Amino acid sequence: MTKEICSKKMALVEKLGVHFENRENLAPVAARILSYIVLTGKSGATFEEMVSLLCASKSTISTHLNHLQDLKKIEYFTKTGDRKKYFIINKNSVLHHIDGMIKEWETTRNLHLEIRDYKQTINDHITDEDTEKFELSFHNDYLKFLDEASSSIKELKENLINNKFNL
Amino acid sequence: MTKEICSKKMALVEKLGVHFENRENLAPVAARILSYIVLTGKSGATFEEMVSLLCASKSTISTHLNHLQDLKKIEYFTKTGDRKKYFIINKNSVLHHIDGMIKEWETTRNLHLEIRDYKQTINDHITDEDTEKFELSFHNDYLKFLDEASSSIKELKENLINNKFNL
DNA sequence: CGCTTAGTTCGGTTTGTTCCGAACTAATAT
DNA sequence: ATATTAGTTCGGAACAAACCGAACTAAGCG
Repeated sequence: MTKEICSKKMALVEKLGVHFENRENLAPVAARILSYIVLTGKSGATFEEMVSLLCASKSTISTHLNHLQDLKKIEYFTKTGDRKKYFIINKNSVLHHIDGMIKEWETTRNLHLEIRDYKQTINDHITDEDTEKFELSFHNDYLKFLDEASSSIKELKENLINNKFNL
Repeated sequence: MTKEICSKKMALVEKLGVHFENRENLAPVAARILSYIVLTGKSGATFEEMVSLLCASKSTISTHLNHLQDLKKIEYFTKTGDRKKYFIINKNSVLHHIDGMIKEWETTRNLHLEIRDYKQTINDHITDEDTEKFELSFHNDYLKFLDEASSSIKELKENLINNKFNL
């Protein structure tokens, strides 16, 4: 790999790392490891390679690699006559991620329903004319949005599954 | 407010609190304050009320109330001849939240474009027949999803703006 | 003026996170 | 048997986040 491409890669590792740090709630080094593995692709990333390129200790890399495996975000393959592990992203990690989003929106949806019900109950209890009631239309709009976003992502999931089996 | 409704309210404060803690990246007490204010509505929540109901110190409540105001998530109104502040959610907080999501998806979109470009460059550099290339279709599917989700949320935003001015 | 109400500010404790180094294991290579 | 490679495990240092209490301010009341 040429020098320019390599530095481009490490710049992207940092950028994507920050993204993963926030989005996937990973420690800084864990996020960089995941980014590095993503950007290395099918040839696989090795332990020592990451120790030296990411400038982290062996213990840190080891701990985070195990953690990322527990989270099913990465996995590894091996080569005969070679003790190294070659880390790649888990083939299902994208689907896991999407299932996570679907589940998250489902929880949000339930929360909105529960809050709307609560507010409705309060509104019904108000006899006083002057007391302002809760506005409920926001929840209805938000629920509509959640349904639309959910169906978009379910379509994405279908596309991915189809592409997968067409390979 | 009856005893049952009040305990129902506090149960929802905790539940919504956990949600805000993760989603809005707020400290536990800050998340509970925000939940409490949301579920109290237009009559407004006061400082002392939250100190006693949320079982937190005055300093904690004070700091987090100021923080939530800085974040434009809450604001307060006052009453003549009354030194208390009555905290309510910021009228624009929902729109802010939606703008935040739109922006977030925009950044994600740009990241996907950048990564796809990087992978394409690498693929183009590969002369060796055996080396496996990067799969790019995933990024295209994901970009399509992001566009659809974005347009759903922009529609939600329009609905909210229209409802707002129809009041 | 002194007292109360409403809230702020500061310093410190507790708790949690992130990472490291040193010592270890387990497998292969000489 | 000894060395090297590839990684793991453990204890702890360094830093950051979350909360609290005590002392403070600032404004109105008697």
